[in-house]
Amino acid sequence: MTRSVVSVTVDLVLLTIRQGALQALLVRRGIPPFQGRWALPGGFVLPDEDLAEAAARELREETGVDPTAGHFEQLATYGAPGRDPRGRVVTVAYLALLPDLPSPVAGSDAAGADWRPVDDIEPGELAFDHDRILGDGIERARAKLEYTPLATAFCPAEFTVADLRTVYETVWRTRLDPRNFHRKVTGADGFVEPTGGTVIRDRGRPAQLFRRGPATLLHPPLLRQSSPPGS
Amino acid sequence: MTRSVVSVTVDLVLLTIRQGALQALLVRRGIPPFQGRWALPGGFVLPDEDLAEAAARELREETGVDPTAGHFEQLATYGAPGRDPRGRVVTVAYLALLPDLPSPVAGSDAAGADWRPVDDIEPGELAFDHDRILGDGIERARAKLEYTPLATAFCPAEFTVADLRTVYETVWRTRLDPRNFHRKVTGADGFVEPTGGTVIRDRGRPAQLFRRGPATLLHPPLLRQSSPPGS
DNA sequence: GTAATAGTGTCTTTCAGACATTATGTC
DNA sequence: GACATAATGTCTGAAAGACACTATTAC
Repeated sequence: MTRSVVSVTVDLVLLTIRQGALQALLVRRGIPPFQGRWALPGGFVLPDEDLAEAAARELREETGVDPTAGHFEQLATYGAPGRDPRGRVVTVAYLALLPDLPSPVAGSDAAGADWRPVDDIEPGELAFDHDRILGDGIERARAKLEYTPLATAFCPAEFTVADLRTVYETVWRTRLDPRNFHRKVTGADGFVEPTGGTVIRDRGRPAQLFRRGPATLLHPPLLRQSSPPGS
Repeated sequence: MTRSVVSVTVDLVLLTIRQGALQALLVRRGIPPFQGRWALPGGFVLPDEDLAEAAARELREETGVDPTAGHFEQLATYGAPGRDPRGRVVTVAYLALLPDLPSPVAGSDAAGADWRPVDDIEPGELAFDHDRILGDGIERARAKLEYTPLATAFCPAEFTVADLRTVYETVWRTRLDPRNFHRKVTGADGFVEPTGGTVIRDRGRPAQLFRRGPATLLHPPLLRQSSPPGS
């Protein structure tokens, strides 16, 4: 039996919502190959490290953030023979959905790191096959908002219904009816729980604050392609 | 930077419906480690092979079946440091949903290979962490039947609505109302297309034959946990 | 007061689930 | 004829989308 000896890396698709846009964390590569190009953060898996451990370590190194702050899951694995000029490198990609962090990009060991709106990332701009990995991560996130309560991972510990609606509208690039959205979110079992507090964002009536509920699946789901209001 | 040099394998969760039960293909290991134990089919990725290619090759070797016959997708990757006593082995698992094959388990290079009802596989019976991989594959299959038309992957090229219903009932371990199921399946856009032919299974009115439609997502989805009748 | 946002209630349509009824075959 | 399965139709209740209306703040 012919064994193939390869290197294994983890790459991170880190998504957050900043300034009203879905953004991904990219790093500028300090060393060849693809030196100077933007890429997903990531690195080699250490000899005695589990894959998720390696991804969590990279997340801490790149953002200074605890992986438990948002949501974290394995995305997919990419191992085409020619994807890395250094040789056979198989990468296990992880997807994280994070709240807008107070101190992002701290302690990064890359030449530069920045949040970039995903719509501004040009096709072919990223190193390796990171274009495709990022695209797969975005699509996974979009799909998961429909039937899981993961939109709350983009929010801080306490948030309003309007905050949560903004998450959906930003990720899906749609408008949702605020009144029907409120009814669905507060009606779905275990989606959100009131904290009792309220907050005033700009003008208007104070909004109730909520925290994440215990549900892991949404019943019924919030569907993406429902007819948008006014169209 | 410390690189970890590891071996990479692919493992296959092959699911089909035989004799009214959801079954998985297992092989009996002919060599250590875990010699004589049941395991998922799989093997090492060749030096110039993409991951999906390696999985498709193993599928052909183990079952003699073309991967295009059913459905084929990457499942997940498992790389805990101690999962293989031979050293660091990361495995990329693939999931295939296959119709009941006329010549299963042909050309297998394992000591033995057999379809086994998934409910008869004891916890801890399988080698490595294949218990968990199989469980993840089954759960993925169950979930995907809800919002994709992949149940047709378990059927031959032409099938009846009752055949398709049996797939759902077997995978989900439920009963579905034949009349409502018929209405939903024939009403969902692109799920199935009539071939014009009919067939008589046992007694009763001849059933129309259908083939798979072009849809890749089901709108609306067929939900598993819908309120059970009379409760 | 006006403007703005939060939240509730109501109406209509659509669709899921329950189940009667008809259609077409074997025996 | 009886019996079995396939397919269609009808009824009811739940939920989605549209949108009127009330509540509570800033100005």
